[in-house]
Amino acid sequence: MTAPHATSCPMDSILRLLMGPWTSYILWILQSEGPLRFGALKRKVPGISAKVLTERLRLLEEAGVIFRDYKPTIPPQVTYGPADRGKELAEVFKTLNAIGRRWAEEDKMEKAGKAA
Amino acid sequence: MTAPHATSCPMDSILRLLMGPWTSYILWILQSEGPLRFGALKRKVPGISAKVLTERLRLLEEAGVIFRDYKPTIPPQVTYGPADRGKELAEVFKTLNAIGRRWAEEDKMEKAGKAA
DNA sequence: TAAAGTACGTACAATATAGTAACTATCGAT
DNA sequence: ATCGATAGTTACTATATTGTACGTACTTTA
Repeated sequence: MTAPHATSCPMDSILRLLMGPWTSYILWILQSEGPLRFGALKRKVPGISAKVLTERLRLLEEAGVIFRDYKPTIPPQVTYGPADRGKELAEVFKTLNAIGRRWAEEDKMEKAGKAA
Repeated sequence: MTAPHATSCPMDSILRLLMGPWTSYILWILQSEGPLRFGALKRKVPGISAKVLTERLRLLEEAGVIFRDYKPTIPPQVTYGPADRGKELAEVFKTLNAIGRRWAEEDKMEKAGKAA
């Protein structure tokens, strides 16, 4: 009874997956830079902690958005990259990026106009 | 230095706007059911509190995703509905919904297969 | 006089999330 | 023998967000 905000809408589960801090950025990097090892990925996301990065990667993997390739060498090598579902999302990301960029432009224009 | 997760990617601001509990559902309702008054909208989102609904509506309005029409009658009538930017997002929502639905289907199939 | 409805705002508590730091195992190098 | 690297995990703390309950201003209804 704590968090009943059931939405019964499939989009919501995707948004909920992507929403936390870092998440979309992580996915964006994996999509644009291809498969990366944990340490390399962490270095690409400055400021993130290992804990949160692990957590996010687990969620994304569970959702089938990224793959995880674990090689039990010593030291272990774990590589992450976009899976099929991640590539599907990439399309939506592109659209959202375009929209976001345009909105930012519009906001800037409007502000400039107001300043007159 | 508390939350530095700067992403420098325009999509992120949109995701951050939509991500809280209820938010996408509210927008979805306004898109599919057209303009609604505060009370009517609240009844469509069972479980949400007036406080959070107000907060979400303010954010969406500030982003230009919905409009707010205030009529200072007694009692006041405040109507919310999708604005131009909201209609833009509707396209993305449709795509995300389709993807989400398909993923749910696939997951169900896979689970059924595993049960054998 | 009191209750109820509208559209909120505010204060406070509860909860969820994120951050920090230290710890794990193993090996090679120093 | 200790350090450092890899890829985390665990415990604990700090912060942010949510939820709950009540207050507001005004009018109508009982």
